[in-house]
Amino acid sequence: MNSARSLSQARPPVADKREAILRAATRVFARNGYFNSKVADIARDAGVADGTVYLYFKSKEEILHSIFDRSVGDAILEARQQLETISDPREKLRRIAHLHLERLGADRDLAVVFQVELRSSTKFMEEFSAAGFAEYLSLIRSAFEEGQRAKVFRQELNAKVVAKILFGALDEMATNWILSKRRYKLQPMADQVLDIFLNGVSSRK
Amino acid sequence: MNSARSLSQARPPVADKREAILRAATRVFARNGYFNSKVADIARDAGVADGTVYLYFKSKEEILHSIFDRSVGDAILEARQQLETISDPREKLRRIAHLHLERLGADRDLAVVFQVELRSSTKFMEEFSAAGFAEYLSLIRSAFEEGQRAKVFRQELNAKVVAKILFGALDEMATNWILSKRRYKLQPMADQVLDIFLNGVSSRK
DNA sequence: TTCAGATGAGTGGCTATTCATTCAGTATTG
DNA sequence: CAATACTGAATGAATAGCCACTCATCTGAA
Repeated sequence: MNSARSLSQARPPVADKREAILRAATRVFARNGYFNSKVADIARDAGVADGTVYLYFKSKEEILHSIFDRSVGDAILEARQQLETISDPREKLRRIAHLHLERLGADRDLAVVFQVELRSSTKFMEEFSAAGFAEYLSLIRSAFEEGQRAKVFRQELNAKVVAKILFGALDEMATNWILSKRRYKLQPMADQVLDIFLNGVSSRK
Repeated sequence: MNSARSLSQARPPVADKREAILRAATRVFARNGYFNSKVADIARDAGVADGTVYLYFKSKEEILHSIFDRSVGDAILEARQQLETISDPREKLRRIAHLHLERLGADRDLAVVFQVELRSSTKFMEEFSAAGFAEYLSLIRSAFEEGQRAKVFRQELNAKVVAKILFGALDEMATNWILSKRRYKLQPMADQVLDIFLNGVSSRK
């Protein structure tokens, strides 16, 4: 009746289970918080059995790690690619800020996991910090330093601190957006931040 | 042999237990994270029995709430008092920033609880948000608006957003300070943030 | 003697993880 | 072609460990 091929096409039953589990976990973590989420909840949401989760992940914690790793990896990759095509340091910073808020603004659940759940223990923060976060901050710092060399930005500022300030401001926009009852677009906030930030760090003309 | 008075002075054995428990909890939460901390750990650190904790707090969660409530209350009170004595809006913002980082910088454990543990669930964040946080942000906003009225700050900026930016930048300084292996003073970072911030929001002369 | 405050062993509930079993699809055989 | 065996994925009931919270009992100050 059915060739093997048509059968598998007709029913890609759970498609990629690993993917389904990650998506479900993001949803569940966002809704209940990591510690209050049960593996059984994730399994149910993903449409698989409890045990199946452990065929793809070693532990509940590894699921959280995977969500983080994949997203940060993607984000940094995209940012690097886009920055290559830009030479103006101001535009580089603008692009970073836009991508940052665009990405978080596009997936509220993911944003919650990033802004809230990932910070729920110093241990996790330290790993987070060590891994992608430092790389991300240095992306900002490099762009700023370029601007300093080009005399566009004030020479006397400490680039590391400057990078943290921009990141912190964007981060706060994201956190507020998540917690706000009112629905508004996150990405446009980038321009308001940049207005003040660039004005603050630019050399006097 | 001993009058009651001298006795109780000589041995305030556990002094105020409620206080001891709160201090112990701050330490324990900072070290292990809220969810990984056992009530038994807190009791041991405070030098009381497990059950005693429940004579002073309804639950483990109430302990976290209490730490938060007391600290935010104190901080806002102190800030309000100091701001009364200042009229220059720029100085007001400077004072807020200094107090903010000074307070967190003075107690690393408390800072960890604030920067990390308190954010570990949207539920908690929402309460946090509703309660003291909004009040704190509006403290910043008011000072900024005063400056706008005095034509010191750019008229076209949205004061709410501006407040979040300053808060976000300070917040990021605090978080980085906690996670950093290197030991440095937190409070002086306030001036670096203010330099860029005030420069960014001030009216062109 | 009294009793408010303190104790800490025990309980109940919960949930991450395991693993014996089932199942679906594929290869092997006659 | 049908019957049978094989294989790896998937299942979910059972387990094992953990820990917040309770309460019967104790203690020491007045």
